Amino acid sequence: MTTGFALVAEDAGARLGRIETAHGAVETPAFMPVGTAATVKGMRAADVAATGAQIVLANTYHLMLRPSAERVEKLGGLHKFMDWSGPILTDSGGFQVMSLAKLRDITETGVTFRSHLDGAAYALTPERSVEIQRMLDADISMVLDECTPFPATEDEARRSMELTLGWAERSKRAFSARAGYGLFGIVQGGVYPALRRRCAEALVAIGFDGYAVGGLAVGEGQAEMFRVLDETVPALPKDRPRYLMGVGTPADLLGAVKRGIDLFDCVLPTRSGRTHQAFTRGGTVNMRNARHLDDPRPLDEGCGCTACTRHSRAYLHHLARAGEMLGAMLLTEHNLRYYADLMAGMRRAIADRRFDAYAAGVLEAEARGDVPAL
RNA sequence: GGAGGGGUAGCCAAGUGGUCAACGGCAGCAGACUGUAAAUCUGCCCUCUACGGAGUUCGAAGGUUCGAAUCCUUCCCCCUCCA
Repeated sequence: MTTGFALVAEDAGARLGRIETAHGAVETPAFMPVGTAATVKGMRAADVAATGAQIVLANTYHLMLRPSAERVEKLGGLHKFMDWSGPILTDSGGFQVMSLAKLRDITETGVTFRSHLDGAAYALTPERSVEIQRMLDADISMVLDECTPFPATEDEARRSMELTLGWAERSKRAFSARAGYGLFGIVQGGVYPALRRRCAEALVAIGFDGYAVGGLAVGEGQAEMFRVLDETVPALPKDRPRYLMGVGTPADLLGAVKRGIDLFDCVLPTRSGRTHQAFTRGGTVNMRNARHLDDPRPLDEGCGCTACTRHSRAYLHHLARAGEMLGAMLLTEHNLRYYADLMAGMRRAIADRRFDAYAAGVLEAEARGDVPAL
């Protein structure tokens, strides 16, 4: 029943684990590419898998509007629809409660959105969100929450957290347990330790298949985010996966894994790829910059992606400059490959009990910079 | 040779007496991007700048005016039509 989780090893706070789902296993720590609208933008599903990604994220709100959960269900579910045979986690629409604040109204019952596509009104309740995620056939569903904006006063964060907590309880009641399918709760509470702990404890009392930490990387800064994790993670059960939502940069991932996080998602590698920022072993590189004009070297010597094995920086720069879609595609693939390699490196390091050294090495290489003179 | 139209910043292009260092767009130079309303957004983009400003510009040279990219004169160049 539900999704399984096995904790395989621990090192310096970091955890090596394995999540079992109806559509296969996920070795953790893992990064989930974001495929909001049933596509990781610019990538064919098979190519996403080839980067090393084990699981992707899709979005309740966006798929509810288009093409609709009912239609996806009728067509055989999201896996078949988007040709992704591995596990899928769906976000509940909670992030859109924040990001589309101008287009929605929150009540105790749920959220009413005015579609950003055509203005039509849609109601999203905790029950409806769970139902949609079931119709999509998500392996891991998320409870509907309110992603608390930053900054928020302690009172605002408390109100927001209590709302999320009430919704979590209703989501849990609405969720029907099936083998290989799980429901994760989401810890809110802003940057306030007491709220975070109270939220975590209350969620654990309800009982979920995994626990997410939400409402971070929304402007508070990395130091503050790590501090919140230090306060929150100890309140979560060790025998369940922990998911830090919407995070982050390579340094964020290293720091969060050290603090006991197992699962991540973030639009950064895909969005940055489309806007021509590459993540490399030598730090971030803006491929639009004129300095790449005549550079015959690969983007990242150590990378096995198509961009790095078959093309020069000069070519990638040219594609970026020309606005060619291939440029965005190649850099998206590269970034996902980099993220997957980074997570695989962390998993090996934990298994070998050298996580701290591995993390330090990655950060040092990044700090050394990537632009040797031509 | 005759008649008409036109020359504005790297390119295209507004502006036709002051609110013009001169709208826009493109190109260029950077920056941002963290559960995707994002193949997007922001800044700079004549020169110098201690960013408060200062100095030179609108084919060229004169002139009118308190004041000119805008009006007048001459010249140079481009385009169209007629011969």
